[in-house]
Amino acid sequence: MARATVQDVAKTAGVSVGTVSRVLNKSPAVSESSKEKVTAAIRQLNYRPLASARDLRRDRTMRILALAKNLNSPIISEAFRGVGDAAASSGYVSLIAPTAGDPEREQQLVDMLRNGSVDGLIMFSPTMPDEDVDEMAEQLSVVQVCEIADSEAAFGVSIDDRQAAFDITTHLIETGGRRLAMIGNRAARSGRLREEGFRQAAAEAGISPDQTLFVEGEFDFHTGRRLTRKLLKAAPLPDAVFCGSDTVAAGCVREITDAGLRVPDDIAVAGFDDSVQAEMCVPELTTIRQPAYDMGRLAFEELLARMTVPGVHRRGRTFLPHELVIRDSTKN
Amino acid sequence: MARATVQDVAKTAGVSVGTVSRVLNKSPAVSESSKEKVTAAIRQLNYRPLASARDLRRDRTMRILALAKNLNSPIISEAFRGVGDAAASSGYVSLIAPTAGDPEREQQLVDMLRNGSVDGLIMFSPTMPDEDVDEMAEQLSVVQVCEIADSEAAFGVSIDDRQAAFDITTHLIETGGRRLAMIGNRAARSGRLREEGFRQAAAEAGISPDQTLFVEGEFDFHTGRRLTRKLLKAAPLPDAVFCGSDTVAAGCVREITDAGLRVPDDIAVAGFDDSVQAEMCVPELTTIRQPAYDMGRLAFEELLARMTVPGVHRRGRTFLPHELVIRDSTKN
DNA sequence: CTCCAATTTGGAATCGATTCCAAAAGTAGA
DNA sequence: TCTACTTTTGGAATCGATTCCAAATTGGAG
Repeated sequence: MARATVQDVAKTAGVSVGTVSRVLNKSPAVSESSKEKVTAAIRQLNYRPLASARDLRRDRTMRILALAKNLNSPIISEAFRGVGDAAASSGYVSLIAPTAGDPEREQQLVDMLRNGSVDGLIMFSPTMPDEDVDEMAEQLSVVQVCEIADSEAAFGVSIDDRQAAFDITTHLIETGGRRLAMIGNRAARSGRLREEGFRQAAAEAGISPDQTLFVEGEFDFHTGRRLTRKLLKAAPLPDAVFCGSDTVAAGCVREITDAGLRVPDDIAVAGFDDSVQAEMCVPELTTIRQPAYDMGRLAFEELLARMTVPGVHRRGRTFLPHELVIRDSTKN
Repeated sequence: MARATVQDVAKTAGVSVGTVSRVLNKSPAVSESSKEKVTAAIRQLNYRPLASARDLRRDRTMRILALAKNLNSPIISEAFRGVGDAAASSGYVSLIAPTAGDPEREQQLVDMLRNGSVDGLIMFSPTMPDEDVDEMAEQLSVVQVCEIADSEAAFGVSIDDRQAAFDITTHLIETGGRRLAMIGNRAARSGRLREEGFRQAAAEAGISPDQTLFVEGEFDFHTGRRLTRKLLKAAPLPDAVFCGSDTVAAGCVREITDAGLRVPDDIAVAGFDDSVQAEMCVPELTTIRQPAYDMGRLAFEELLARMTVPGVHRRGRTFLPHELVIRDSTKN
């Protein structure tokens, strides 16, 4: 038994395909009796309108796609929850796919927007160069969240990474930090901004960080440990470390503790993101909280405008407020 | 400038739509000169075949969808990586969407399979009742991973949760555990199996666990802490706790430590999943490693068979081997 | 140069749902 | 009962890519 079509439903219900379609789309111009007959036939045949046929005719899919490097970042999954809720309340289905930082896979997924498989795209961590993002944003419905490419045409929602890094570094200094270290990630756009904020805070306090106390790599636990081992070879030791993510900070704390030093007494540590790992860590991490859910919601709202309202749209970045969360990994 | 179609390309290249389509689909029956003209026209017009039109005609989308309760489980994101790699090498695009355990949202996403938005479905944690999964598997391309509904028609890949729980509980007993406690989750199918394994291991060792030493709830850090506080009110205290996930185990260890007790000397703790949290914990967690990546790959292979080979398919569950990883949270 | 086979091409039919237009049916007022 | 509406309906045209069939072209062999 092949799939039922509108034709089949029409025949079974004894009406025309037009009427069936009108029932499906809740057009008011259908008599009560026809509606009942059609509804019965639909149930009897277990009919579902074929998405591709409908999408072709309507020229839209009511689906959006989000792209992220990987899925298990708590910030991304929380932001995507915001996207999903906002999308659902506008009748859109939201899907997500990981790119693994692979430009080829990213391209393949971006093609889903180009070929009309989805109506809009949300990019969490573009791998492509800034110019490509810019060009895409010029003609297609794209919005960025968290990691944002420098682009004229594009729109992005994030916190002010530079300011947040500035704030938390300033906190480290105010609580006695002098030999400032940072574990960063220059490969990420937000990582570069956080480094800027770190340096700026140091500069304003009249501190010029020792070059050997800046190390960088991927933001995972083991990298955090490895890079901290590097920092612990410095002499004199750093007395405060700003880590670009909580996961890295957890690794940092662990390595310091294993070396027989105390956090924060000997070395203070700060994280970033306020993920659950900030609370799992001992001592719990001072960190920056991002309003990820709201960032997601806002991103979808803007995407919706781009998908439905023709013409020029909002450009540039919008910053949502972050929050410095002080816990036990820094002094007070 | 509206979107270009095959017609436009054909006109620009001075050939027929048939020829354009043949070039697009790499049919060998095209002369070199036509191919060049068409390729040039495609580039000039920046043409992309419209997905919905192609899908309609071909009656398939080359897309699959995975559903999970939430995305930030390390097991799920690792398994989905396996799905994605296997899918990519067969020319499929794989997407994922969180259901948040909401039956309505799950239904909406499952409808994407029913209405042909995707060719196949991978379910990580079905919210719907077992019968519904069964009925779906009977007629549609569906495969389950990790959390597996009890169903005749469906196929699922997972570890043997009961055996794994049996193994790790046995380890707890062999290292001196007598007052056995468990933090479980009866809401999850795998949670129920793990409980069975736990009880079976206890029974075989001649231990009948104190009923007050079984507590259950969601598998997150704070729940882990809360439930452990409950356990610590028991008298006498448990001397070994089997936790249904590493995250919960991390919360458990934390609460025990905060209470001034030592892990594993006073109370041994075991986790499940071997996620990164098992290593972040102090002491590091004894746990069960799941071959999540391979589970994902295998799931896709089976899904591919269902999508492409007509007829009856493999049924029931396939178990992949798990591994007991012994670390410092249990004695030795 | 002719004939037959192989290669290449054009174009119509097709996939299934939607929508527009014209026609039919229904309703009300006179 | 007839007219002037409004409501409801049927059915053809449409969306854009693919594919099949028949026609046209090419290439060799004789």
